[in-house]
Amino acid sequence: MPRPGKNSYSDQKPPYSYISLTAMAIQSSVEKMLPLSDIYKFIMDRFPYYRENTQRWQNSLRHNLSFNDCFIKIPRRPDQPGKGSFWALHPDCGDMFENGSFLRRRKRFKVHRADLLASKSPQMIHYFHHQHQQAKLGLSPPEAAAVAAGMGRFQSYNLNGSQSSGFKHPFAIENIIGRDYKGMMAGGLPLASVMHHLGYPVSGQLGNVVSSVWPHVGMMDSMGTVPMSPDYGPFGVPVKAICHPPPQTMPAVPVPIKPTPSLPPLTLNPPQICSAVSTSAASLLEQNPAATPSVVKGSALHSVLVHS
DNA sequence: AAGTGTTTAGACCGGT
DNA sequence: ACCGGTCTAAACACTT
Repeated sequence: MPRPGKNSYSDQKPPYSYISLTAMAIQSSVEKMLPLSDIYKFIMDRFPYYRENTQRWQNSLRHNLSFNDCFIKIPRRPDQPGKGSFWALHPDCGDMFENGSFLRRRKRFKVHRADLLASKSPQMIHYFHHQHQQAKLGLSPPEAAAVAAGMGRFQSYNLNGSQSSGFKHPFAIENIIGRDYKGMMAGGLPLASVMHHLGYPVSGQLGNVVSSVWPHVGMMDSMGTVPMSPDYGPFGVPVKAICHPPPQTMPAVPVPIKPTPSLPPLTLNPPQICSAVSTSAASLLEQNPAATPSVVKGSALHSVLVHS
């Protein structure tokens, strides 16, 4: 509850859910993924309300990360020691909020297994082979979806090289192998972002890549910062009322993860990557039955990209 | 030990 | 009343 008269108006509780706050934090980052500690930092930087009672709201936030399908966990690279994983938004939750406003969720984001079966494209065949195995391995729908998200995204990958309408699907061949990599996904993330995370050199267009996929991201500029209108912030409410600008010495965006230049360029095409991720997840589980599905999910993607 | 991640449970609120 | 979404608390396991 707001505390009238206490300090400034900006000390009031922001009208955002934890899901919204977390989504803001993640989307404000260059990599579109953040470790938990940076999500905390983002929220506390911007919303003074959350500088108190940290234990309470941080517990809630962690609960939301685990509970909601719209958040997916990305394991750290071995050369990036630290606690916890990176958290990202599921690519399909871009329209989760009404009119791009974080004030109101359009609907609860839920990954449907049926969505994974929607395609009969050749690229999905491999996935079909492994789907029952993933189920057997205990992958929940969101987890299996995250592993296979790239595969699902390639449903419209056009092997014939033609598309009747003028619409260029983000995953049309032109966009996948074309000059701007728009919309390319892997393991539930923009592939460019994942590649960058895993240390592959990614062109300077990376900052703009995801904008075409996640509408809200379009509100960010290429530096991952948020353009402010005089009256309303990017999240649909007056900025002045509830939001403190981030300290100038402390940029809102986390320090970008440095690419590892020694890694070779990718040799797999997108369907191969997705297929390999699925295969890798299964074999990882065989080797380590105790591994949690979310760990397997991220590790599979990691190993595929690193070893391709 | 502290931080992180997962899960369960209960309460509250708004919409239908 | 029921349901879905959200918030809070708590317990537990795991990792660094």
